[in-house]
Amino acid sequence: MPSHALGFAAHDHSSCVKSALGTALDACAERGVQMTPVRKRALEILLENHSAMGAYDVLVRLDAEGLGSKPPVAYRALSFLVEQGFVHRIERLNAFIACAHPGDKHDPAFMICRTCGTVAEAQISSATLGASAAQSGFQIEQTVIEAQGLCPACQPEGTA
Amino acid sequence: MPSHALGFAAHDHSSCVKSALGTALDACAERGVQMTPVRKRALEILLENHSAMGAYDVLVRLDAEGLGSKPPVAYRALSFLVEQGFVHRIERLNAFIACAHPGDKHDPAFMICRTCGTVAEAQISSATLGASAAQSGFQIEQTVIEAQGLCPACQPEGTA
DNA sequence: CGCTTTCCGTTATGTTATAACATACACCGC
DNA sequence: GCGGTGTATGTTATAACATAACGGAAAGCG
Repeated sequence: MPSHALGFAAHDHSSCVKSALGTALDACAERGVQMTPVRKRALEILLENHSAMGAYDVLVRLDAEGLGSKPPVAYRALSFLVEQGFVHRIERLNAFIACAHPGDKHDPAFMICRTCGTVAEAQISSATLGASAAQSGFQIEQTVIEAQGLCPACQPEGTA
Repeated sequence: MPSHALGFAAHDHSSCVKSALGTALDACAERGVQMTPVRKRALEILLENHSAMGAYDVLVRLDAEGLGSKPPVAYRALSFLVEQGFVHRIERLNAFIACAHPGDKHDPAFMICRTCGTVAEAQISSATLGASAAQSGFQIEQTVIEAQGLCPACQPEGTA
């Protein structure tokens, strides 16, 4: 069971699932979009698993609960969740992960451990990127920032 | 024909191909690695095309020249070129692009136009990312920084 | 009721990527 | 030359990721 994805630190897991789910539900009501059973369950699966999961991994779980067995079911639900900002897509892994702090829409940044695969969402401002873009006249709409390396737990002793 | 990928600015194309190829050849000699025909041609294809290409796009070109028709041929050549820093992989596009300034190994950053698909390599320091990582004890080995948006040419009039 | 919108179910296929195994060739010490 | 070693290539097969396209169900509304 994954246990240390959020900033590589231990935390109260069952409560964070409920809280994130509540935030998502509220946001849906506010925005007038529907949190359907498939979408809700997909989000719960990602929240419970608490690590990056491939679309097909999510699909297997949905299928086991009778919520759909074909790829489009998973991709549609995940697309919705990403659009709403409840889930982020990790390009490097072709995978998805529940947002560590939903509610405010934001461009996420991630740290991905190459040994254990744990993914932590970082708080970061892409100011430097913005400056570079402005210089060339490029208008940024979205950013993908993903660092790879070793998480504290996977570093050789005495290196952290 | 792609024409404005390097910083979204026009430039002397045929000379930059030769120069980049020369730099790569020198680097291989210096590092004691082999720039074989397939690898060299794959690099040339990317340099000539001067925009992001999928592995299979490269493969089609290689195949047309009798240099190999099966996926692993392209993927091996591209892996080598990426390892050596002559080519970068664009995660967001599942594609590859020749490095805009080979010779010095570096973590690249990209600006990707969602309209025309043009990709520009940016000069950027990932200092902010490093700071955030250090705080959590994460040891960065590599970074992926990719911004999406509109290049100058694709922006509505008067917006740039 | 008829119409529209949104979501879901399914078929089929497209796209990207790699595992695994076999072959070729250069280099080197003997 | 011969055999070992290392690197690169050739090939088969398949894994893994993703979407187009179409039909049907359910909700909201005039």
